[in-house]
Amino acid sequence: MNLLKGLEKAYYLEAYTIQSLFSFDISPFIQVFQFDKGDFIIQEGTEPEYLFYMVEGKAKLYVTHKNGKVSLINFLTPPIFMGEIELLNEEKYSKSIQTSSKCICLGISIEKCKEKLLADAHFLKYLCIFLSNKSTAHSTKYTKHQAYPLENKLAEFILLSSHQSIYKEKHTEISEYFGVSYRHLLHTFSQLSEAGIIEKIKTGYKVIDKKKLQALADEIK
Amino acid sequence: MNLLKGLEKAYYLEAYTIQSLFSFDISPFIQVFQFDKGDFIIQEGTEPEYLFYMVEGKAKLYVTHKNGKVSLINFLTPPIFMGEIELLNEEKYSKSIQTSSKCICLGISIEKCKEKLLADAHFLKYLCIFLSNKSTAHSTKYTKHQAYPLENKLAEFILLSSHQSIYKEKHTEISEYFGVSYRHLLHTFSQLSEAGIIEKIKTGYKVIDKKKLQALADEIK
DNA sequence: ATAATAATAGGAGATATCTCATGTTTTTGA
DNA sequence: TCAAAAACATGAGATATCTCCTATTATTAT
Repeated sequence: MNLLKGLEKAYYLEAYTIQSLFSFDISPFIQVFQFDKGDFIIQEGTEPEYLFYMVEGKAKLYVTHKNGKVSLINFLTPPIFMGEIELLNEEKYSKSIQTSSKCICLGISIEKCKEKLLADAHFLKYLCIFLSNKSTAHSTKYTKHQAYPLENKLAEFILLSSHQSIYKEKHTEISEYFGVSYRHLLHTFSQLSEAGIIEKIKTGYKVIDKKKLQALADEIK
Repeated sequence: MNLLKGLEKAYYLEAYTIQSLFSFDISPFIQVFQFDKGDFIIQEGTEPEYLFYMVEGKAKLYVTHKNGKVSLINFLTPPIFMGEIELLNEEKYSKSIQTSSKCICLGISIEKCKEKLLADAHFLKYLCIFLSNKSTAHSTKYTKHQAYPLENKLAEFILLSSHQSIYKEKHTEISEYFGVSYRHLLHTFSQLSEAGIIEKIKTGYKVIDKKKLQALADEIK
């Protein structure tokens, strides 16, 4: 992790200005962080220091269970707040965020800024909308995931995440995302292959029968 | 559903004043609703008219899937906002809320009040905290539910919901809450019985071996 | 370039959970 | 109070998913 200064800092502050989210001058309170691939932006159990706003990169929100299982709760892509829960409630971080590529984050010092933020209607309104969208997305995901077998959810996911009919996500990540074992994910992929819906290629899978895939996805509400 | 007037209305407004959540006079915008057991406070697909704040009763938040499955997302108990997501985003209701006993709700007219609410830092701060707690609770529930078998989750739930070692929830509801079949819930109850941890009685179950039950619950993060 | 690490792949058997079917008991509404 | 509806109970067989194991590629770091 690097704290950017000088020209680099200025560049990102200008390219991704977030002043419009606040009704007071936020610039004195912002740092620009650069996280390398694999770095932790936030670690479970540590004390929050910054409210982060990711402007570039891609990260993963994780939680680790007692039994050693890891749940990938979500993929995080800009623009997104991170650590806003801990800004609102005096709590340690309960989840981890790890980058999956280089990430640029604006960090607003909680210590210096908390009171101002919690009194700023403009920011609070934005945050409320952000939180409510997050909540909706989350509850949609999980109620779906509870009500349908992996085959349907995977069909939906392949359609969403493939480009030009090519799917190339990492099995290890996706199995954690769906909360199923690696083995079972593989098994479901080969089912789809055997049904002639997708086809294994060097770099991943190719969608052969989009209609059937869509039909599987459409079984989900 | 009844709109209360006169003395009844005055009684609830006084008993459960929510003026402290707002920095403007909210009283002109509040109605008092009484819902009977089984009534829908909110129905999927309908247009939001009120931001509700439940002060008495108990209700259930549901979603219905294409495949006919129903997920009981949560039990709602006072004090709680309902319909706040739809206040923030211009959307129809995406879930249903049905009472499981008589409920008293304060209803704030969205049409008359939306602008004032979304500019009130005091209210927005409260709402942010509410939403963030909801989000945390939700994500905790679902990551747990994905990572542990019913036996553990049920053990935790029995401990939480039993009084004086007596558990008496409805199987039909609880199976929907956990997103498992009725059959499987029953099966898990009899496992716990066979292990001598609980015992079936007329009105429900009695906790026999609290330590073992706690141990099962403790396997969960 | 090479060793270490992470990701892919698939077999085999166990277990958690589901669906369907059927009967009994309790609760509820007219 | 009686019939209908909801809730409880349980068997049997199917299926979704898991764990453990063992190889074979890719990637990454020194």
